Amino acid sequence: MLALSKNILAPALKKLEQRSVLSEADRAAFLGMPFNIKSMSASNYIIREQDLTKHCCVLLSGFAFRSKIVGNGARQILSVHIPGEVLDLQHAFLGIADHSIQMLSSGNVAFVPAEAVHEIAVAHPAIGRAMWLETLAESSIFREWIANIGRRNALSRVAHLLCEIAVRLHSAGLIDGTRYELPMTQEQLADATGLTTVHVNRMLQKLRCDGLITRDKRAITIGNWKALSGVADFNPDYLHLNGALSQNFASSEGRLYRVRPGDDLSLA
Amino acid sequence: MLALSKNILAPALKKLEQRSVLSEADRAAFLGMPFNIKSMSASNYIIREQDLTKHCCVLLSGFAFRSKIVGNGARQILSVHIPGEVLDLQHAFLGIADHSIQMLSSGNVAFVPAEAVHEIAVAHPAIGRAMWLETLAESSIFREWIANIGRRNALSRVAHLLCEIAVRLHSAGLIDGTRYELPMTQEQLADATGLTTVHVNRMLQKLRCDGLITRDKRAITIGNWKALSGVADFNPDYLHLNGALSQNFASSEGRLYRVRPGDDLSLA
DNA sequence: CGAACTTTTGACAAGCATCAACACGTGTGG
DNA sequence: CCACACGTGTTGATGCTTGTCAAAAGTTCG
Repeated sequence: MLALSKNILAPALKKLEQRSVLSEADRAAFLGMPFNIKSMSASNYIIREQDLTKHCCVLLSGFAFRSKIVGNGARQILSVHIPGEVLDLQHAFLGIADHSIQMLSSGNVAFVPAEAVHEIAVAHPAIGRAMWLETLAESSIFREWIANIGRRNALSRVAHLLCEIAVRLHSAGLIDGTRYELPMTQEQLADATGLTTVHVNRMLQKLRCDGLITRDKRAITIGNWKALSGVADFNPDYLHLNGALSQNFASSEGRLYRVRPGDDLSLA
Repeated sequence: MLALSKNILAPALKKLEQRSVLSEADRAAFLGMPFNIKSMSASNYIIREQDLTKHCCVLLSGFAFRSKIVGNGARQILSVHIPGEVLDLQHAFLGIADHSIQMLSSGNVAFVPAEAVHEIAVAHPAIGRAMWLETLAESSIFREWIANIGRRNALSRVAHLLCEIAVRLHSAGLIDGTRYELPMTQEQLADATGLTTVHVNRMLQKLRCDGLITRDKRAITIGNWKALSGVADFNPDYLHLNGALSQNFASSEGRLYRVRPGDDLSLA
């Protein structure tokens, strides 16, 4: 399908503008990038590991996820993406895909030629900077996932994922209350948290029994944010959203430094 | 200490040029950035979580690591850095530190004011692009760590870390043979792999007994690269190094897609 | 209505954590 | 120069968290 409207990319632009200031010319240039739209269904591949990448993708609607398969055949989900996110600045620049991206649900994806992205980044430094910022914020999410999987127990890991998605959807203006659609099976939740399906099932049951969430079909309702974010050890700072949000969603306890014997506490 | 020489930043420049083409003017501008050098000792903090960041750091000598402390007091190491690496493009742009960076060994760090980095990125788009590329490559490493911690067993995780450091040191021209200094205690290896000190100790013993490595003091010698990278399920593609290296260091088996029932294999 | 997913359950096993103690090396101060 | 403290590495006993396997119940969709 060929691009018809100039406003198709608007949700992605809006996302960039949450973190950066752009001029009218920048906006026009961004919305004017060429693209193709593809309608995709659940589990379709947007990009496969080892593909040579020639475009950059914008998730116009629906959810998607990145994943890698390790040697023993196990899959690890690396991130979950919500509508409006730019998926592939990485691949467009690095040339070869080091992981796959698939749809979680059906939705539409805009494919922008990589050169168009390169050009706009040079011609409009503010856009280049904004895109760079997006990749930095995404990096921060990867780091939190490392900590989540490496150092939290199963219950916290699952709760943390649910908190993250809730806050990101909220920040994108895609939900209002405490209920949201999360089109992930328990197997996918397991692959995202480094657990097994069976164990995720038990953890979800525990969260339900304790009244922290309810889940019917693929919709999550958070029954008690404070308790859930507490169990999750969730602190939204790592999402680098602006201002007010962070206050509302922080779990009560702040992060502290763990001082170990031998740590030199000086700054230089 | 104040900057005296124009060539202090050369190692970082060399690193950027491994992935990007820069003009003579770009190079001069990069080397001409203002900076302060600080001599730091092991476990000194370069940056602490929640600091407001006003500079970007270049690790001139010595090793460093990023880490986060989670709610129960456990520490997760997020990455390990070798001499010559630019540590902090992230923090310089996001403004507030979402994790800490500490020295692993003693060494020198150059602190470049964040504005100088911003300005050079705009004035010299090629440098901006090169730095962006670095952050993308680093992102890819974070993703591999998520997969490593989430989906590999303890033995593979430890072996994988040892392989990664070896290849990165090799690529930076810092080692030649199969032996290298890795100034990490077993506790730090544990925090990097999401394990406990005791278990890391046992895994290292296993690697030693099987003749894959030897370790004396803080030096690692790889006795059998093929076997080690096999155990580690190590494939250096994710490091996005150029060309030849990848061939030499790949473990024998390629990565495949794991097809699950319901996966739609079409590309669109 | 049947086939293919997905969720749930139970019994059991295993990998890794926990705890505690000891060994070893190194630097330091009495 | 030795004694000592301290960080680090090593070991063994034990137990818990999470994984594995298998089967049944529920759900979705053609």
